[in-house]
Amino acid sequence: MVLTEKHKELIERIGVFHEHKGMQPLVGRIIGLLLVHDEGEVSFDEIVEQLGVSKSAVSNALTFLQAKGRCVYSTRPGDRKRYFALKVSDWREDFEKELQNIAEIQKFIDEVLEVRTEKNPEFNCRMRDFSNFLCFFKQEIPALFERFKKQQA
Amino acid sequence: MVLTEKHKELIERIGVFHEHKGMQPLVGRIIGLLLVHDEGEVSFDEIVEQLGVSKSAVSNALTFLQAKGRCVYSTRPGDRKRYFALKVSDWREDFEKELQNIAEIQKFIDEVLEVRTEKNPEFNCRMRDFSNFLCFFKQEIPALFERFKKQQA
DNA sequence: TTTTTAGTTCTGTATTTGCAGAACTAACTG
DNA sequence: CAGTTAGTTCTGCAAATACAGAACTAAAAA
Repeated sequence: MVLTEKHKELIERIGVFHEHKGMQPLVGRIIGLLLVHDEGEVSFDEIVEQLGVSKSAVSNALTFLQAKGRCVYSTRPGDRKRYFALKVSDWREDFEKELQNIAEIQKFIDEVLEVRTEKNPEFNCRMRDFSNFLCFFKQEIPALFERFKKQQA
Repeated sequence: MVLTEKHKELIERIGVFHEHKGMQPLVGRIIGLLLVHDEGEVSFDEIVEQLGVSKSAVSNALTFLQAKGRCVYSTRPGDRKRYFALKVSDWREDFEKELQNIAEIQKFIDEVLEVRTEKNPEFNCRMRDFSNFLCFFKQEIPALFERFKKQQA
């Protein structure tokens, strides 16, 4: 597949978006490439060529993506190459994980509330509010997906 | 205020939690200190002493936190020191921003769908599903806060 | 068996990060 | 005014990051 300037520019922007989420630059750009690529499946070699980086860098980045469960490869009969693809099918689980992750802060809030004295009751009160909200939020997540399903039908 | 081992250990864990979110180490630990500190307000000097870091590092970290709107300082009559505190009052807005931020990926998904051909219809279909969900999700956020408010009353 | 292919692992390095320390600024104090 | 206080900005460096290139491995092909 030949990438246009528009493709390349979009890949770069998707790359920096993921960099801001803490991933290393190449990992983000590989996600971009796998998203934009027509076939959805891209060989190791093509990743190296399209992004103009070394094999070692691609190898490490793909190992990382597979470890994170964001990427898989398949093979084809009579072809030794690996074709890498994003696990787009898992977007529900992935998104749910992200939501659970931002709610992780609740654990810390609760620990903080345990060690705090009553010197600043207003502060403590707001923290308790926040903790209660996070608890409520976590409970609401499954219902959110349910409502989406209904709305789709 | 004297910090116990438990306080210090909690501050460190809150620190690494924020590091994983992309912040620099000291910024995370300052958030930890401001959370566990009894008064809620901590002077510049005390931050330097409690965390055992340089004034310059603290200055830069606090400038960052203030720019991000996560921290403010107040002053006291006849006292030139600045007392720094987290904006705990803003937790609703902050949390909403975080939710909007993870939904940001929708923009990219939509741009991706525009440049993709129909070579892999299943991939495109799943991406459209995800985009629709993200759209639905964004709409649901205000209602989420509303339901929490009602449930509280 | 030797050679090729496909990818991994190791080694080195340019760049970036995160902070320390010193110099500096601005405002207050004596 | 000179000296002190509170914090900022500048300079430099040690450590971590992100990658290139080369050496290596394992399996298939010739």
